[in-house]
Amino acid sequence: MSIPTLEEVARAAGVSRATASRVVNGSPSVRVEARESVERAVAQLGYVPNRISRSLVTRRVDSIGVVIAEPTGRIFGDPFFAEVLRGISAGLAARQMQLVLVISQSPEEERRAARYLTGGHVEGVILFSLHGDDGLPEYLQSNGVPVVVGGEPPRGTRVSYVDNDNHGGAFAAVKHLIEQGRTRIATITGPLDMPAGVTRRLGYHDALRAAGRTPDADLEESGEFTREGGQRSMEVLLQRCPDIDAVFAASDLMAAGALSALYAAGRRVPEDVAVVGFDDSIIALSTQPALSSVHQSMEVMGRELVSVLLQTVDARDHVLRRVVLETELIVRQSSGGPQTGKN
Amino acid sequence: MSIPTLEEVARAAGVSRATASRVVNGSPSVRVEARESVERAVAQLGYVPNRISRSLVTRRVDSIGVVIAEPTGRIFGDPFFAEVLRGISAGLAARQMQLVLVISQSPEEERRAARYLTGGHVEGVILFSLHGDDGLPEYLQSNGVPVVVGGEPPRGTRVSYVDNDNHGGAFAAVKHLIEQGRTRIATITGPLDMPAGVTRRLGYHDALRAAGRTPDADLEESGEFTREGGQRSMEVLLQRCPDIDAVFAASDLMAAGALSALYAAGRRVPEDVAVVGFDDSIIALSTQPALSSVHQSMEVMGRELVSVLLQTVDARDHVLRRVVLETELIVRQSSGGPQTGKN
DNA sequence: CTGAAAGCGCTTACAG
DNA sequence: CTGAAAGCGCTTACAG
Repeated sequence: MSIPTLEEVARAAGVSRATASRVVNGSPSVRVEARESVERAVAQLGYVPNRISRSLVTRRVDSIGVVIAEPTGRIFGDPFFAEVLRGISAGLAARQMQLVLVISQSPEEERRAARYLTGGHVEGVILFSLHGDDGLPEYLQSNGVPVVVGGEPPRGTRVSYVDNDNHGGAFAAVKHLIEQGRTRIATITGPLDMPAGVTRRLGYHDALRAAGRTPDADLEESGEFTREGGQRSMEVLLQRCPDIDAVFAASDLMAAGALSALYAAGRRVPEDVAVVGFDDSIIALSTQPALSSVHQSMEVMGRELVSVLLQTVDARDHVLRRVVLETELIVRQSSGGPQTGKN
Repeated sequence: MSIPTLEEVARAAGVSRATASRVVNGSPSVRVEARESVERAVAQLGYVPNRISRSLVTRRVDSIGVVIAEPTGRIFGDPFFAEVLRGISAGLAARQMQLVLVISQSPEEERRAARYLTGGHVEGVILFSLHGDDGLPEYLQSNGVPVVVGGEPPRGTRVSYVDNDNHGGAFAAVKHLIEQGRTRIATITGPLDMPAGVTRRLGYHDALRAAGRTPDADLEESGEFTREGGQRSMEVLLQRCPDIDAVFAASDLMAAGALSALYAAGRRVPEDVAVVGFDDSIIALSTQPALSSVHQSMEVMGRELVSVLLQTVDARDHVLRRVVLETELIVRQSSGGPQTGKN
């Protein structure tokens, strides 16, 4: 009735606890008879090892934590996160580790989460979409918890990370719009307290400057990485500068919102206004017209994050590891690509 | 450098490990001097209790698992889940427990998750959107893990659950459409291997029968609870029965998809076809026109799930607990409600 | 109010 | 190949 322990398995199998443990952990140095006897007892009693106890002695735990520093609304609205989680999960599979997603939506819940993560429950943690001065990575590290950040960490934070080439991607997108002959290129930025928001905006600026143009603050609006934000920003931009003929949105979700606003305003895409997004998520293929976008594989990022984290865990060192993944511009119909936008 | 233990705190504070433990756990029976000395040591050493060790002796753990039995794509596409998670998190706050979301996307990952959940990491688990013959609830229970299911569990599964009144909600929706004078009322069902899908369909049938009508299989199509599924189903229904003048979709997301299909087919909503959804999620307010929908509070469901789970955990009994939450039809523009659909 | 001691369920040198 | 024993970091009767 109650949950069986190794002790009981050993007794039922007529061996010592040590031998039972060896069998359960697949040690090769156990006689067949003993092994089979233990296996029979395990099956009969329905024994499941208590990982908590095991952790205490092995000082290893079979899971890693993933923290996404966003209100659940955004986490669950953006396909970005689903993709990255898929990648992390795939990367973990080979190591038989469990992904544990920790959600916190208020300062109090954040403290609870911090306590959980430093309490020995996870081997290390992957942090996502950090804002401004989030102290979590430093707190965790100072408590001996290995940390890797997905995306560029806030300035001045000494922490390993895996990032996409946000600058290069934004640069390529805007360069493409310039080459299409567009002259009034606006941008809908991400939140400027997030490095990804800042860096993509910088790529936009640098591409303009590289073509001998001067960035114009009137052509910029922040869309908070949400669909609604993108739509609102586009409305504001059209109001302020009716002559806009192109827009670079720092995420696909915002680009989708911008498309709605352009449609509502009677502008044709791409004839009147060309649009390029960022992420190249499934959204890019479901918009009308299909969305040109900067491709980045969040699934690959997930795998890399796991790889970097486990390297750090295994090495037990304090080496800072950085990985920057390439991005690539995919041109579709929304910026003048062919009608039947096969990727 | 290395992580300090209670032992070291005790030594630094000049007390026994027992006293240090009492202070850390807020026991009242400790002299002030001792307390302050320990608190100083804790602060100075940066001591964080190892919850794993604590769990081993208290036989309690500070987290509960939440399993959503869906591919991440769907989890992250439907606001439904975000809401319910918010409710669970809120319900947990009072108990200082951590929500741990366990994601599995393949049979292998499912086995890993099952091992994790039975390994002593969680106090109990909340299971979501179970399909057909999922054996997880029974497996967990037989391994001593308290379980509560969100939504109606598969037939024949003896497990506690919290459900919404799916039948009553669907019945009210269809009754409303009949009262609006609609004569060819179609339905886009959820997956029929999920109880919620089956029960909402039954509510649709029963409302028709209560009005003396006979359900017509040609007017039913399954939409898999996704936006795309809803759109596709609506297209099929229109093709098959061009005279449809109303549709009850078993989720808002599917209703939104249906709206797109109706729009593309040139049907006016509600003039030509009235539409009612189910969930009353944020989607219902963001569609054009605003969507009539059966309201259910997923946040309340989340809180109830926590409450039922913790009751079971505290009681350590095998009592089956069931809670059914009311649903309420909210009439908006898509089925003839007022233009400026407040609420 | 406080400490010595037992014990939670497991793994792993160590000796045989 | 196997078992007795120590120990992981903590809590908690128990005795004082």
